[in-house]
Amino acid sequence: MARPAVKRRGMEAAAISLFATRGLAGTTIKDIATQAGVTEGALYRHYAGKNEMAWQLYCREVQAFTSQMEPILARSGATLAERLTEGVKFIYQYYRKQPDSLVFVLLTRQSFPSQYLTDAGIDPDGMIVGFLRSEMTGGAITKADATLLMALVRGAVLEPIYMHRYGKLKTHPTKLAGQVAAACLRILGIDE
Amino acid sequence: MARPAVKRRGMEAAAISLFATRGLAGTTIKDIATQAGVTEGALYRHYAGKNEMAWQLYCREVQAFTSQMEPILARSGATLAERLTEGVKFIYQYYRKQPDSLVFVLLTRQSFPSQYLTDAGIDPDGMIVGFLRSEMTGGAITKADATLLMALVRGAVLEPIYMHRYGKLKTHPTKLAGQVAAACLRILGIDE
Amino acid sequence: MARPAVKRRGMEAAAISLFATRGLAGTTIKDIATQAGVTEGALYRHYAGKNEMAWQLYCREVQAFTSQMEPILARSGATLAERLTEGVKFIYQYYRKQPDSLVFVLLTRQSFPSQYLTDAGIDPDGMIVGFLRSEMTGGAITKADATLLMALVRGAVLEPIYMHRYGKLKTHPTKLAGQVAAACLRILGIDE
Amino acid sequence: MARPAVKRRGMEAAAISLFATRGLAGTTIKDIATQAGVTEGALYRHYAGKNEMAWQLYCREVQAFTSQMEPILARSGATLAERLTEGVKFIYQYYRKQPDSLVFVLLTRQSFPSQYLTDAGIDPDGMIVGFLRSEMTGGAITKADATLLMALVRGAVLEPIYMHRYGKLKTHPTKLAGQVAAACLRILGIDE
DNA sequence: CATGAATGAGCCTTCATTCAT
DNA sequence: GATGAATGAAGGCTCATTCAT
Repeated sequence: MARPAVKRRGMEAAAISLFATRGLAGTTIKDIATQAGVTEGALYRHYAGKNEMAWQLYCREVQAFTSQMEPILARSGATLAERLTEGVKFIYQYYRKQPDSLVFVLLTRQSFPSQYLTDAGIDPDGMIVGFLRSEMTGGAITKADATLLMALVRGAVLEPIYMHRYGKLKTHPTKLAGQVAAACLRILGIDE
Repeated sequence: MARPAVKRRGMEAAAISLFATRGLAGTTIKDIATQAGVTEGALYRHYAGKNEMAWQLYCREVQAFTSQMEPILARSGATLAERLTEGVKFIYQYYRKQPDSLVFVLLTRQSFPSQYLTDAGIDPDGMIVGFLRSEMTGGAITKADATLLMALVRGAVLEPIYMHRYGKLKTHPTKLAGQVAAACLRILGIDE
Repeated sequence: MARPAVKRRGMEAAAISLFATRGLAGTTIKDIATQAGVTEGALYRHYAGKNEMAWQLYCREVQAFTSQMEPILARSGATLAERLTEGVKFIYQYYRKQPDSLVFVLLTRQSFPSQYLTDAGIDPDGMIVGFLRSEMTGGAITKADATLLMALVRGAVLEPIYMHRYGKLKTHPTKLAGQVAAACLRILGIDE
Repeated sequence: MARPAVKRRGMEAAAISLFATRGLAGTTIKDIATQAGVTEGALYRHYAGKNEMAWQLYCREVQAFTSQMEPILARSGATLAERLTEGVKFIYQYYRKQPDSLVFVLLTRQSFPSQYLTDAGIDPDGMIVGFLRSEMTGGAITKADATLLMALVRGAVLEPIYMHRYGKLKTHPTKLAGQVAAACLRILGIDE
């Protein structure tokens, strides 16, 4: 089992890249096959269809991201400020290493019926909300609408990625992680 | 020329609504025509094609929004905190009155080559950056990377709209404007 | 009734020009209207439709041409050679003055069911055949298949027009009428 | 790869037949597909589109014809009269065996920008002109405008084909080749 | 007479998908 | 596993024609 499914990997990478750039509806099977250097029919050896493929890739990528993010936010023996800062750093490094993957996940959220996601137990936002609630219970954050706080933090952290992706922000987010983390702490009302 | 363009308006409203919901690539001419109660060919009397229509509507909607937003941020005789708070309120009321229009503008930014927008002189983000820079010069905000600050504020303000649109945030943003504005002030390092 | 139907004339001229250049099927109502500077609906004030218009114009133009050609070939007191030479000259001058009209007539012959033409009594080829037959009876031309002779002469006379129209023949046919007429006489076996 | 392209051939034959009968603009993709017994999309596996298909078929058919015609006109050890007679016979037999192909080539010349043809190096008329010029140099034909002579001969030879195709000439051209060849010799001023 | 918006059918093309090889 | 021809259903767009103004 030296290098099996090498073409499959190519197709998946091509799909993620194109989905991240053109969106799900804007990407065709032919686009994916061409970029991967295979023919159109090859895709159906591995997936039942385009939407099925996108959905599976979406689940996989979200979980890969979430499963790495979760322990960072929950690390024991670290202050909230430290964990939050590391979380932001992690996201931006993830974006540096796998920009298409991260943007794919961000852009694709409105492409599937919301029922899909809850059924699949995929909910990175919920993870953040849970994290914030537990910190409120612990007294580190003043009690407030956790979903709103999540939205504020999420927006502040991810928007620089869009701005960089689309050329408005010249500095790479990895270099701005400290400032962004500080802003998040202020959003949450934490004195550093 | 009694009541011209009544069907045209219907087509435009239908298009904006569908573009906001399904995206540009996910919306068909037939969708638009059906929802507007006309036939497909009618669209071509007013627009050269689907993409052309989307682009023109995008320009129009962005400008309608921006031209109302600008004086709010520039109002003389008001503190920065006041103006920013009013700006957030304006955005959320805009979203209440014309949710499709606002979401259309937000979602559509990545659908056109970025060259298009700069060529057309359409740049609401640039407006925000300019606003922040002038406040830095005036000393109201500590000097920093204005583009980054814009991204942070933009993300924090708009993400609640997505969250509400997609059902995660139950409270309507109009009721949260005060909290969001306060968070923005903290992001910018302003003591209220 | 000073200058009525000025727009009608413009539409007819535009139609003939476009039919001659792009063919009947390759020309649209919008093409005609645009080139004539009117709107599409205006055409239906004068004609029942595109094909109807083409057919009427075709009949009109063929008859205008044929009615002028006939007396030239039948002129009494002139030798066959003289009449044939004048006929060729006439055709080429016609092409100089109204190139679109002539080419329209030439190209359009296969666009209508052949039944149409015989029903309408339009048959310039038949005129030539009749002319040749009467000359055979008169002894000026050796008896032969008159239709074949007509085809040979017709081809030899008209092909230079195509060649000039499409750029292969640089000299204008009017300057070549003498040579072409001489060739026609040789085709018919007449010693000048 | 047992019997590939069998459907492709069918599509090409159908296209040539229809183009020859209704012209390029008058033939639809559906016409071609229906006559070939395939669906419309099948065409796009082999050609980029209708016009592209027509252009490629046109080039192919012209070349197939020209490459067979050329050696006939250049055969050594044969008089000019012999070679010309054989050329006419060849054309008419070609028309008998592949009437659609020949008519397609004749009718389609005005459907493409003339630039196309010269760029593609396709020029059967040029071949005739070259042939005539070399015979002039050799003294077999009196010096004259070679392009004009080509037009005269071309018209005389091909017009009978149109006349037969459209029903005016009842005798099949193959039976008239001798008379037509004789007429061509007279056009060129050659005593048999 | 003329306009211009609108129609409905049809055209060229693309798409996701299937299947024999 | 992979190919590439083929399909059938849309998709975007155009066309000849109609009609209220």
